[in-house]
Amino acid sequence: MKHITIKDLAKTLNVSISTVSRAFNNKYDIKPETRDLILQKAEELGYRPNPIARKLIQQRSFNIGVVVPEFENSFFPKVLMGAQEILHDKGYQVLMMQSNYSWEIEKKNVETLVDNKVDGLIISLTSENKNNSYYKSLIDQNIPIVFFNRTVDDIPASQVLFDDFKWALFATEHLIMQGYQNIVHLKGSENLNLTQNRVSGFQQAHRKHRVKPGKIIPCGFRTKDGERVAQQLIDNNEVPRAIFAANDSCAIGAMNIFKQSGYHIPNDIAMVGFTESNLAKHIHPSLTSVEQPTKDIGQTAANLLLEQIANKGIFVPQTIFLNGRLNVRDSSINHLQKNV
Amino acid sequence: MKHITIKDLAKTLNVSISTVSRAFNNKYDIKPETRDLILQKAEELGYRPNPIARKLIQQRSFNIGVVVPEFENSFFPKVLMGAQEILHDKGYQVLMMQSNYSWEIEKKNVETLVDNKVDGLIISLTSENKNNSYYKSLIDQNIPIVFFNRTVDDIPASQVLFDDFKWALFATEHLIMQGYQNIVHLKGSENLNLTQNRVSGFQQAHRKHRVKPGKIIPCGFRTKDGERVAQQLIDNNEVPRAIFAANDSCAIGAMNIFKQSGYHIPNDIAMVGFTESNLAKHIHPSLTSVEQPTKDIGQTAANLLLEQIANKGIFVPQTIFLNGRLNVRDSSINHLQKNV
DNA sequence: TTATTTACCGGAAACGTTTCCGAAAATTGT
DNA sequence: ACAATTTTCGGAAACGTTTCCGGTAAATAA
Repeated sequence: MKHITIKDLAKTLNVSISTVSRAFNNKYDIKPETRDLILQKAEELGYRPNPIARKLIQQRSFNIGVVVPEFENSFFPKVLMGAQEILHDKGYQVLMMQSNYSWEIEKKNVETLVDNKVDGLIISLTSENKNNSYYKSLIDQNIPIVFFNRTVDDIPASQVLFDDFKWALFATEHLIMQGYQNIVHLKGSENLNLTQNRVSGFQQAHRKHRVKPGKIIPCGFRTKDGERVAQQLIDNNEVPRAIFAANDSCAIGAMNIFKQSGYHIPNDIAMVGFTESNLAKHIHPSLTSVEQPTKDIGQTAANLLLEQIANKGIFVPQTIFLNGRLNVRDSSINHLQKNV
Repeated sequence: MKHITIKDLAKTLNVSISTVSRAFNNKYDIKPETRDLILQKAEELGYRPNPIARKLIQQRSFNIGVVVPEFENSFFPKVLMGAQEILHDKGYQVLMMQSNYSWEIEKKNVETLVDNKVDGLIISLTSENKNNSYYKSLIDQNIPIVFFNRTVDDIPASQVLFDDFKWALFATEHLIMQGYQNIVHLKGSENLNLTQNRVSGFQQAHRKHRVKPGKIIPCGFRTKDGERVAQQLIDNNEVPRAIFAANDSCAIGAMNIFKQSGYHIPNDIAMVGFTESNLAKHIHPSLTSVEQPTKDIGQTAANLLLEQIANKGIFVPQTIFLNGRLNVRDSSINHLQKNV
């Protein structure tokens, strides 16, 4: 039971290889009857064109590569769903890889994808300044790329972004309006624009409302980062009145430690997270968080990429900002309704 | 700036194509000095062997395909992490695809992967009885496959499984031991062995302890399924004393509705979930759940697959069961310590 | 010294397609 | 009926590798 190729099919039908190829590619210069005949016989014999041979000669694959740092939080999966929806519709298959927050793996992943002649890439970086030049060279090679959320500066590529500055400002403003005075920010991973933007938004909110600048503490994006920092704050006797965390995981980690140590949320410490996680509305108390339009991000990125593939060569990079929402929940509400 | 091929490299070095190939494949019949020379020059010129051409002739890719129903719950991502870890170590790249609970997409995904000559497949099915024969034919074609968690009967393939029957029994037993009398099971998606196994475990627990068989209600795996069924129970005035749910999502959906309607958990209704989610320990009250060894599942599947690839042709399918853990939390504890 | 083995390398076929070019067959116009 | 198109098809080159087969030069054995 050998693998059946285009040659076999051609031979059994007494037509040329080219004709079979024409049938499968729906070319104009083939008689409809012979096309149908060929397709039917192919079905019968179980012939499927070998996409590798096709890729080799066409230098394209109808595959799109997606690389994200992780799949554990629901953020990236949800973005992926959005992208996949659009791409499947247009006949593309989606190959996904996770870099596990390592930019070596990230680069390796992107390289395999490129070597395998994906028609385009959708990427969210683990870190911005490490392989900046690598991505520049990819773009020079005319490979369509769109970045989302975690992107690099000064690069002529399309991007779909979330206005971290604005929403960090809103989130912080919310805390200020609730009357909290001593607010600290748990800062995300270094080397990411979004980290800096959230810091800036946090600061801007303080300036805007003319209150004393809140402290900024390096933390990270994972639950255990939040736990570690919370413990530090307790040990150093520096527990603030409110916390704006880099994301939900970190916020939740901190919350757990505080709760364990007898602090009440929000009465002792108010909390706000970022990038609405599944947990936010279920945890106790429910966590105020900034929600990103995950599905929309994926869809927009996919559309941008398709557009870029269509107009290869003559496209202009676009940067699209999408809107979010601040979901106010119990963790940040000041029940006393006065400054504390 | 054209794409540089093996020919170009050969020409600039005045060696034959074969020699360059030998250098990259680390063959025995090449002088070490020339190998180093070639490799160095390749680095310099930025030459990378085209894996597509290589695949075409070798009929293999050093890629492994993984297909799972979804990435939203953390279960599959965690399994993937485990598998990826092992496979990367052995020089394989991992291509992941999600079927989004549609077996048409699942089949399409598997087909692309196979067409692209992946060396093996790791699969968790969306449904068991739909494309059984399709997977049979793949195995007949000698394509290494290992299934995990959601698998098909009567198929000569390796599988890594979780003993759903046993752990459903344990979970139900736990509820019985806490003294709850009227327990119902929210049953998962149809067409899955694991669903039936969990049902059987639930029933067996009742038999074993000689208590009146608990009711079984078709539900599903998603939060909204749990919400829907909980609402039904309330409307029909059939709220049970305890619930063993098909999984955490469904359990949490039900919990929310019950809480909203003024029921207290566990004092009015006790709850147990399945497949420990991120939420379980953070939700209020924290949810008792059966934890699966996610990472271990992925690693075991990967190792099984590698073994099968190595001994292609002469392997015997193995079925490995991995152990879990029942995490007892607030949602199921009977504070009254008597039968209710 | 010559014969034999070993180390290293080049040529060419092969993998399974697509696509260009030209030619035969069918259709149209005169 | 014949020329001019148009439709349909076949042949062959190309994509970028790997691998088999053979050949030369160096190394070893006799």
